Amino acid sequence: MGIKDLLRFLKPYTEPVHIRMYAGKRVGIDAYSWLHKGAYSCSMELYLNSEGEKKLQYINYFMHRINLLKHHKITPVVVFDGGSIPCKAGTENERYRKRKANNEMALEKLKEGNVGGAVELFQRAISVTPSMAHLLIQTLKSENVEFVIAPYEADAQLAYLSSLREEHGGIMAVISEDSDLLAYGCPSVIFKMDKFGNGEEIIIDKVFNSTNTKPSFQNFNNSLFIDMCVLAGCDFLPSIPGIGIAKAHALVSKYRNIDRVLSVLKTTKGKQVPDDYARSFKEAVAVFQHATIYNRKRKKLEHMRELPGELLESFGGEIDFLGPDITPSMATAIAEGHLDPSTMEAYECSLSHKVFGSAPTSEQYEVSAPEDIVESRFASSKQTRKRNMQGAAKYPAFEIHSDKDKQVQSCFTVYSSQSMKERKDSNTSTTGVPRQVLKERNFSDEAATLSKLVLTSEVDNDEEISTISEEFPVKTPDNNPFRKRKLRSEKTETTPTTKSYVTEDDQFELRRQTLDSQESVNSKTQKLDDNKVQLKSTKKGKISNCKSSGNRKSSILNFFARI
DNA sequence: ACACGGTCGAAAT
DNA sequence: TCGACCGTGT
Repeated sequence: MGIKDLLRFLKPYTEPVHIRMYAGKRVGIDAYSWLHKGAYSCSMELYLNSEGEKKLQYINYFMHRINLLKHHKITPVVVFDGGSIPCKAGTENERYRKRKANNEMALEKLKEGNVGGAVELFQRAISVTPSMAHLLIQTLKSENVEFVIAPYEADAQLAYLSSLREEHGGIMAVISEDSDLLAYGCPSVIFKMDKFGNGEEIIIDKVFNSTNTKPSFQNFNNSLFIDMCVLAGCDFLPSIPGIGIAKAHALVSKYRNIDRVLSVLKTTKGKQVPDDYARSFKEAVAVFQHATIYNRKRKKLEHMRELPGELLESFGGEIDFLGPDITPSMATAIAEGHLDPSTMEAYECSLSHKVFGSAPTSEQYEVSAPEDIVESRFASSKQTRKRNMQGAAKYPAFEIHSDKDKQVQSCFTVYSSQSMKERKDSNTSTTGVPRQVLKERNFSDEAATLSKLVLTSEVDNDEEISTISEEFPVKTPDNNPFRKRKLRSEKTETTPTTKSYVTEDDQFELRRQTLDSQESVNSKTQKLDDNKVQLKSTKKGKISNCKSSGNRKSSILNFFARI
């Protein structure tokens, strides 16, 4: 994971820190690393999906650390991984195969009665599932902890947040185990934080500015640093045989230009260099520089840095390797935890916690036979559904649900035990419909429409909507980018292909000018035109989103007030 | 000096 | 599973 040997190489630059250094500041957390560690204490219970408290041990682990940060007056901002981007798909499938093998072995040990051996194997097979993340999200909501689900890589989202001013929702440091964060340009990362809050910090400016530390980066900048990282081997591209972090550093220091480095490698390594290495290399670099992230203020996807026109051209306008595009309202639904980013399906169980301000209409509680449930669950309005069936994902989601938005009370329902109680009360008091049915029907209109959108576009996949319990633990993790790619290709008819999300307004948001933006003027003007289209189309969504913000719980409200 | 393959112990309670 | 560490080969 991450950049091969980068942390070892940067050892001279790591400094022990305690998180109290960041008292009063906002600090980002890579949710995956803590989820993964937390899962060790309950790996078997998670896999067997056994009843009882122990299965939820990983939540306790996570919240302990959150409370540690809070105790030190730090505002934690938890960032989750979203969908996987195409370049990474290969690695993930491999990992899944190995996990599966370990799980099967573990089950055999268990049958033999060897519990200890089984646990050991279950631990090797640990995987962080969407449902685990989702349960954690609900806990974070109830504890008023800020969080966001990245459209793709959490690392990229964290780097983006690191580039914002604190008053605009930015963060001052990131807690993670992943060296990729440095390649993404995070100015300061805390690695290996223990339960007392001790960790090892790398501050990228210190790396670039230090005059007497051994591997010298004095003439480096962010771009050269990324080149070095990709040369050394990253998750998106393995290194050329014989090239490790040290050689990568030497080559980049010497030539200070990646094209020269690549041509030198071609002549010295010859056949060892794959034919498409240069292209793959540039794609990998582009992921680190221009990754797709979610802009909370604008409620849509953007690129971390604007894509210069020439770069876009060099890829032939094809930038799906940064992750397929997603409509603003879907991106928002993902970021806020309403939509599973890998399956693009609504989280039905949790959404059923939705508290309606007014009594639900009879239509919403229409009783349905079980076999009917998939259809009816996602169809509150037959007319809308019909349109979806015809147009599939062709329509941007906001168009479809905009008229419904006024009814949606809040996207940020709090899932504490208290609200659970409220829900039960309201269910039984406002209607006489059995709770079982209510649980199925009582969910967010918005998310329902969104999932309907997805559902109808996937009808040809002939795939059943699976409930969370079915999906866990047997279901293959569907990180397959093709689903989403499909969505996108249908959608592109309404959106321009040469799209850049970042407008001029963004520039004041950037805390650091390390993001050397050297876009040509003409590419910029062209993009502004594209942005007009974008802005025009987002307006509706924005207005409706504002309307729904009335009932948001204070922390989230404060967050938005700050921006 | 470096890359790279192998082994070992730690992740949690 | 993943990093840290070590021996070997280039």
